[in-house]
Amino acid sequence: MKRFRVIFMGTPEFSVPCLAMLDKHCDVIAVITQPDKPRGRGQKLTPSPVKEYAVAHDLPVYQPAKIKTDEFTTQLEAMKPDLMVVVAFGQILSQRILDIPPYGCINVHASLLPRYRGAAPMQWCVINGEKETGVTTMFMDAGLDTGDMLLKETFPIGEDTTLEEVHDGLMAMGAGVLEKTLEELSDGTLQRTPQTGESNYAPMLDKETGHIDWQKSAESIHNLVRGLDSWPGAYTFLDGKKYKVWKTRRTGEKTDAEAGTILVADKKQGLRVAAGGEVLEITELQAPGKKRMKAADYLNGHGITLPARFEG
RNA sequence: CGCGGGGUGGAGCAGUCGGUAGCUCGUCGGGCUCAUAACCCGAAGGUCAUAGGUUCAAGUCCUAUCCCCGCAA
Repeated sequence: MKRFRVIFMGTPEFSVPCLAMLDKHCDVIAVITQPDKPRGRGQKLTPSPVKEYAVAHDLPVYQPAKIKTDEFTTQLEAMKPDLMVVVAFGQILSQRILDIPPYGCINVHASLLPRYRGAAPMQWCVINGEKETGVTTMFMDAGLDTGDMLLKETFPIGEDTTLEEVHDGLMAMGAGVLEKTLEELSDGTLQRTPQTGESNYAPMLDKETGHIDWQKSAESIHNLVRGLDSWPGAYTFLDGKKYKVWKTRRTGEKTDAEAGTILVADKKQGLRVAAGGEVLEITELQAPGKKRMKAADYLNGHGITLPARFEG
């Protein structure tokens, strides 16, 4: 592969393997990532995973609050990159920036485009019960994930696959697809395919996304739970307190009980809830201030006196 | 110093007004049973996060520190 002069843009852990791959095969002349932000308890200023990697490997880091300013754009131009690679960066690039590198701007996106464009493709794929997803590389254009596609690789989603599993799988896959894309770019064999067919968007998750509505089908609740595992988690309320629901199991049994009703709270039979006419078993949950734990463990020390009902 | 909850045998919890620790599950041994994740009997296992302090006496009060979790980001 040609040893491109690359500017890399990315922020979360997902981006790191791609950066590592570039660091190995190309000259990474700049790493652009989001500014350090107050995170976690105590609001400590925390650098992004990409920044941590860059610092550890002596790559120059830039953290503009807004990348689209004239000033920063001029800086980027002055770097004279061959190529820019963007992986989950978190800011939109201007056309002027996109025009800088002669080889173009390549983006690694965690879905099978044109499906699930946008910020949270992996989450929404699981939440919507998709059977497969994948990684797509593309040449960026001014739209949001609308550029011509380059290479694509698929990843299966099982009945109980969690977001975390999809995330980790696609993260590893992403670096490989990117590498292959750059090799073809280098060889001049890279084919670009316009995005046609049905498209949709996967917007950023907001706080309410994880709020379980027990009126919905057991299937959709199960998908929501695993789609938000391990972050931020689906939740419900019992007795005014917020409980996170981490793992569920569909029993397939029918019930006439009101949505959210706790039908069984027993160490042996588990924690069973009425969800959209079906009995859904909660197998792992998290009480306020506690760690996530098996439902059996929770019931061991707490017990729930019936009748009880999870509030929507 | 953003707000709040918590650290007690392998797990989940209790411990009131300070008096050397208890429950459920699990584990191990034995019994019952055609059999069992069921039931019965018994056993092992804890410096009560750490360091100081108050006290005749601290899991229980005071101070500091570490770690975990929720909110918030």
